[in-house]
Amino acid sequence: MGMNVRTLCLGILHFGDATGYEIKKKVEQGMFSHFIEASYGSIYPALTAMTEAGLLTCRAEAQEGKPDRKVYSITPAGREVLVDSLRVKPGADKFKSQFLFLMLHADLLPPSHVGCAVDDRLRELNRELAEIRSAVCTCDHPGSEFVAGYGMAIMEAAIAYLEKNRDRWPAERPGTQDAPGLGAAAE
Amino acid sequence: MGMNVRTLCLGILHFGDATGYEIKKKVEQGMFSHFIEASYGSIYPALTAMTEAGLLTCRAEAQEGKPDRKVYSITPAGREVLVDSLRVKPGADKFKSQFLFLMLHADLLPPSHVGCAVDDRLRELNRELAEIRSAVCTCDHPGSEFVAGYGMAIMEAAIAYLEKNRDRWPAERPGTQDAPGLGAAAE
DNA sequence: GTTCACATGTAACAGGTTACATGATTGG
DNA sequence: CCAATCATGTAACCTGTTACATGTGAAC
Repeated sequence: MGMNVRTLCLGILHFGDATGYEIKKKVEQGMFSHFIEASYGSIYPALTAMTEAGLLTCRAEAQEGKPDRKVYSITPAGREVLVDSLRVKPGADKFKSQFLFLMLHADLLPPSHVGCAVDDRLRELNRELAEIRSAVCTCDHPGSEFVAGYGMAIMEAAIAYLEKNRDRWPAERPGTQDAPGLGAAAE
Repeated sequence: MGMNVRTLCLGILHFGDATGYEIKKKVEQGMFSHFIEASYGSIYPALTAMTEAGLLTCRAEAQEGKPDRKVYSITPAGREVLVDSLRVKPGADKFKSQFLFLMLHADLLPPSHVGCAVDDRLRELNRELAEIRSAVCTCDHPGSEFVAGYGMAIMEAAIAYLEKNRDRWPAERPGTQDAPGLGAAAE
C-alpha cells in the first residue's frame, strides 16, 4: 500500500478521532492543504473498507434531524499499517503546475494575460502562506511544525521569485484591452 | 480540455517535431522533469487520438531492423487547441509529497530513520537542482528560463530549510543500529 | 550472454473525481 | 426564499500507470 487516501486517513486519525466529513475539512482547509487532497468519493469508501479490515473502529453518534455521525478511531492494527507505510522509502515528490505550464508557453499569449496569471498566482501563494502562518501558532507538534516550516520556506521562495520577475510582462491594468491579435500565435 | 497528457504533448511538440519515444525522454530527463510526468501507456494513445482529430500530423520514417519512427508535428488546429487550453485560468498547483507525509509522522519512527529520509531527500533535491542548472545554460527561450528559474528557487529554498533543520534527528551513521524498540510506536 | 538503447503499442488494473441522491437546520 | 453547513454514501466516469508483447543492434 503506497501513499493513497487510506494511508492519508490513517495519518489524520492518528492525531485524533474524526468523522469522514471532518477529515475532508482538515484536508481542504487545514495547515497541510497545500500537499494533501481527497474527496468524499474516496474518503468514505476508504473508511468503510478499513473498518472492515480492523484498522479502524466506528461508533455512531445519533443526532436529531441529521444522519448519524460516524466517528472513526484508529486501532493498534491501523497504527501498525501506518508505521509500515512510513518505513518504506518515500517516492519522489510530485509537483503538477498548470501555472508553470502556462509560463513555459508565455510567448503564445498576450503579455497582459501572462502578467495577470502571475498576479493571480502571487495572491494565491500569499493566501496559502498566511493560512499556514496563522495555523502554525496554535499547534505544538514537532512533525507539524517541520512540515509547516517547509511549506512556508518554499512558498516564500516562490513569492520572492515571482515578485522579482514580475516586471517581464506589462502590469495588470483593468480596462486595458489585450493586444487584439491573439489568434495566430504561431510564428 | 484541462492539463492532461494530450495538452502536454501539444506543448512539447510546439517546440519541435518529435516521436512518442522522444517525448517520453524529454518528460523524464528534460529540464522540466520536476513538474511533468507521463508514461508510454498514455503518450502513444494520446498521439494517435490527436492525429485522428487533426491536431497533429504523422510521418513514418522507415528504419532497418527497428520499427518505423513516427515523427509527429503540431498543426495550426493543434496550436489553436494549445492556446485555448492556456487561456483558461490555471488550476491550483498540486503538490504531493510522501516525504512530507513521513516527516509529519516523524514521532512514530526511530530518529535515525527520519534523519536518513532527510538526507535522501537532500541528495535528490541537489541532483535535480544540478540537472536544471546544467540544462538552463543551453537554452535561450524566455519561458523555459522563467520556469527553470522558478524550479531552482524553490529547490534552493527546500535545500536550505532541510539543511537548517537537519540536526533535529541523529546523523545517519552506517553501522548504528536503530533504537531496537520500534514496534509499539503508539503512546 | 546479458543488458541497454531504440521503438511502438495494448489490456488490465488502480486510483481517483464528479455528479447525484437525501435531508434537516441556520443565517442572510 | 436561497444559500450554506452539516452529514453520508454510490455509481459513472476519467485519467493514468504497470506489465506485457515484439524485435533489432550495440556495447560490455
